[in-house]
Amino acid sequence: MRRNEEVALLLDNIAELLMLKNENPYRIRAYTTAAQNIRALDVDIEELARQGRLDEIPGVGKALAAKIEEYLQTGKLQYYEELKREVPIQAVDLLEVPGIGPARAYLLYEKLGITTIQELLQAAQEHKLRDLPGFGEKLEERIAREAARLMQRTKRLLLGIALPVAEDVVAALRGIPAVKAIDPAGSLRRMKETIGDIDILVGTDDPEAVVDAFIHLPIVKEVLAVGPTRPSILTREDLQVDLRVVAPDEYGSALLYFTGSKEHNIALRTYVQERGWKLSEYGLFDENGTRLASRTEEEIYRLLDMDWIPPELRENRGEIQAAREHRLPKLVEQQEIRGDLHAHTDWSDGHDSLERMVQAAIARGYEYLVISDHSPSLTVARGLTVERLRAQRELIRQLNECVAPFRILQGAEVNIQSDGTLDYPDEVLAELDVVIVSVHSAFDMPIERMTERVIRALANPHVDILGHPTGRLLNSRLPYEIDLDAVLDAAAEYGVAIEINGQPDRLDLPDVWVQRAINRGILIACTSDAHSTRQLDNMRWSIAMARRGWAESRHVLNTRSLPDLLTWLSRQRNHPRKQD
DNA sequence: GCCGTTTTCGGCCCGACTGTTTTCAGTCG
Repeated sequence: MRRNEEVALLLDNIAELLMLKNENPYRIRAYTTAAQNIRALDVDIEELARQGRLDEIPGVGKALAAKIEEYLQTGKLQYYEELKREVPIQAVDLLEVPGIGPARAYLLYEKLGITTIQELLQAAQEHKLRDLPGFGEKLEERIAREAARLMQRTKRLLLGIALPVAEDVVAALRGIPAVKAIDPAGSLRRMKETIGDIDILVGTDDPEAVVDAFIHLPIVKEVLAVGPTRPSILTREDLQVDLRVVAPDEYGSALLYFTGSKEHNIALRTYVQERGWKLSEYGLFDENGTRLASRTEEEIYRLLDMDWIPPELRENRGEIQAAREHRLPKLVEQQEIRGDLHAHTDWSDGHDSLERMVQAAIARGYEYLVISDHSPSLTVARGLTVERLRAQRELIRQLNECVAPFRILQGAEVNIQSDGTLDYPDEVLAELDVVIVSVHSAFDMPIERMTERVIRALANPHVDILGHPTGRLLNSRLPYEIDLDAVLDAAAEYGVAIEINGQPDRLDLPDVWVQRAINRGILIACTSDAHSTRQLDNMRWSIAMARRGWAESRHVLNTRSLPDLLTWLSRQRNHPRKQD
């Protein structure tokens, strides 16, 4: 399965180059939809190619099948190489500038040879743009402004940062009588790991009152726009929040539209169109233009004979088909979580004492908490020596007598050394209730070695959970090179659970891989990786990723009661796995 | 470039806004 993503990326790159060539937009879409469908594929594309079944992939016809086959066999695609010679690939950056789409990017490259945002800014400042056909003074000014802003690019907002801000705004406005309905929209409502803009939708008959309240909220540092339908503010933390104001009887169709994703909307509208109907942000209309529904999302989906689709699934990864066939997953919910499987204390690099972490877990209604401090080789985190680990075990034993029926389990987040061995000897691992293993060093390794390293660690019979499997840090560190498909195969074989780490800048395992993991029968461990009592609330982000990965309660290890969890943990020990 | 019980050709999501335009192309969400 390793090459599925590679092929999808190739098709996406071709689509971008075609955009720059100002190609037929439908031809371009053919490439992007094919790429998307390949990403959603649950089978190995090389296997399909071998069986001559590539054209069974939705959106892949004769032409694309031939191209994919050529690429898989030779590692190259002649057509792509030629395209790259015609259009410099870095010019796709121009498409990021608001106000510049395919046509203008193409024109800029053709007429002025511009391929970078730097060059674009310079040309705009030298007033070279205003004389191009279709350009003018105002557009030139806007491009200069946007290009300058992009040069000092702000990173994408983390879900864990953006959503609390949006929820503050929603809570503040919900108290206003004129507000009939209000929700975060866009990627925020879909709980994507990172967010572009904070968009909030309001249904009201009195836009002026809502806008007035909005721009006078205490969090407002600056008012950017005051229009009646789309006011916009900057918060004290310098986050932009846009409000979308619509009439209450159009709220459902507007919410559906503003929630997206774009791909979901397109697919949904295509399906609506096949029925001879029409769907827009103003409602669902029949062939005569009569409005059939618009007040709520539920009635719109219902009239289409579909189940209501949770926003986390609206990515056009098969959810429309599933909703039509009434086989959407019943997504896992926060209330179903019985305990946290990964938390640190001040014994290693946590901020709070073990006692306080336990109290905080109890306060959250949990039945159990796994204390999983670091192992010795992670010296920066004051990893526990075997002696300190045993001392901690004794403390946990004593505490357990006071907090019963709540249960503290002793775990450890054990480093996977660069050769795949673990940072405690087996007899020490055997004393622990839960063993999480993760990579914290030697990230820069060839993919084959990294893959072997992690798989070797999973083969250890004491291992229960693989922690943050890709090692990525959003906005700062790329995932390490690893064949995750092979790792998941090993996890499935050895019966190891996979973590979704809820730290807002990790969210690791990523959503698409969650789906692949559960399809292999692997259990998911939703964890907070808390380093303080407050961070136990990171559980929410972990669950969000699980939901985006189509996970139900039965797929998540810590929806199990304490006895069931203990059973699972002991069954692990009683079934020795093969050792290498 | 894909796709098909309205089609193997002629479609391909929808509506609004902006700025450049005498009727619309390009972009955006």
